[in-house]
Amino acid sequence: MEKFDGLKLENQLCFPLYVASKEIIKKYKPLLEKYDLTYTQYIVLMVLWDKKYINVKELGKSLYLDSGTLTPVLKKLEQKGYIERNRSSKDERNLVVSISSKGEILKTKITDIPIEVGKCMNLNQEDATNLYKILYKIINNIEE
Amino acid sequence: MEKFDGLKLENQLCFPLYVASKEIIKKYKPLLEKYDLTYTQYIVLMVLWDKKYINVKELGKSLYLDSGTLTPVLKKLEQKGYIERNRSSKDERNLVVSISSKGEILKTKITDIPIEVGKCMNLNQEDATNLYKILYKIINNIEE
DNA sequence: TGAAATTAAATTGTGTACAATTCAATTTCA
DNA sequence: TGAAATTGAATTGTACACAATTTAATTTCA
Repeated sequence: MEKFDGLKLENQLCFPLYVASKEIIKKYKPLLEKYDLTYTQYIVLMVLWDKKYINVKELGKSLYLDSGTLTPVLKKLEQKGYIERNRSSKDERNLVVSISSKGEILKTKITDIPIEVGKCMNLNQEDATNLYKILYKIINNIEE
Repeated sequence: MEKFDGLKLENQLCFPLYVASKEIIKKYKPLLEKYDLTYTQYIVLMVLWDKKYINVKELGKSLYLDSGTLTPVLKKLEQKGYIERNRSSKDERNLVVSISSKGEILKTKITDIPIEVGKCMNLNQEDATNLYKILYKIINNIEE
């Protein structure tokens, strides 16, 4: 290993990670556009389809996003009628985000998207399982 | 597999990919700040440390970025004196980007960065190799 | 109890990322 | 040859992503 080999693009792990992430999200775009959604809006809805309601802080922990990113995204989703935003009466600092009935209906229409995206990744089961495990190892290691 | 399982965050591959990519790039930040660089600027320099010069089109192919992203990044790197931007005399449409002597010197100072980032990913050799292979499979599959 | 500290979300500022469009240079081919 | 098509960068507009700051609500504790 030469002194400068670590500075070569082809010896990086972060770079293909960054590219794969971007390119897959790009594949989501035309699929999500049909429902007038962006990828960020879509993952917010995923949390709400599961949890029904959650405050911004916890949502941020789930998605690894901060309020600077989430605030405008949540306002958009509210405008579109997919979610509601309400201050908690117990603690006015907390904004509780919840899925609307329109948001629930969207869930039933959108089930083809994960299938289509899976197709274009085109991984065998072993690679998919392996990738999943390694990615969560990285995510957990990085949090210390 | 239930009808809606594909819409759960924990069943996604794209989501941990997106998170891992972002979190690792976040780890680069304080390391790169010492050299007044962003991650995008850093990967541009990686290409130029290897190739010495390249036009914007080819650079975009290497990095999976378009001119809309690269133009301002390249102008910044030029301002900082790490690269030069010159129109090709053979074909004035082509902008040739090349590494400056200041950029070459930077390379010799920055060799600790890939080592530090590798540490915080904290993967064993097998996982690292596996991840690398699977990511490039995805990237190649997605291009069709 | 009430001032100080903490907390949650929103705001501000910078830097990507990319689709779509524009603009200028070059190539094609009728 | 010269108008039409193509090409490479730059520009424009939208949407994150995040650090740092601000604001308002709540908690702590002297």
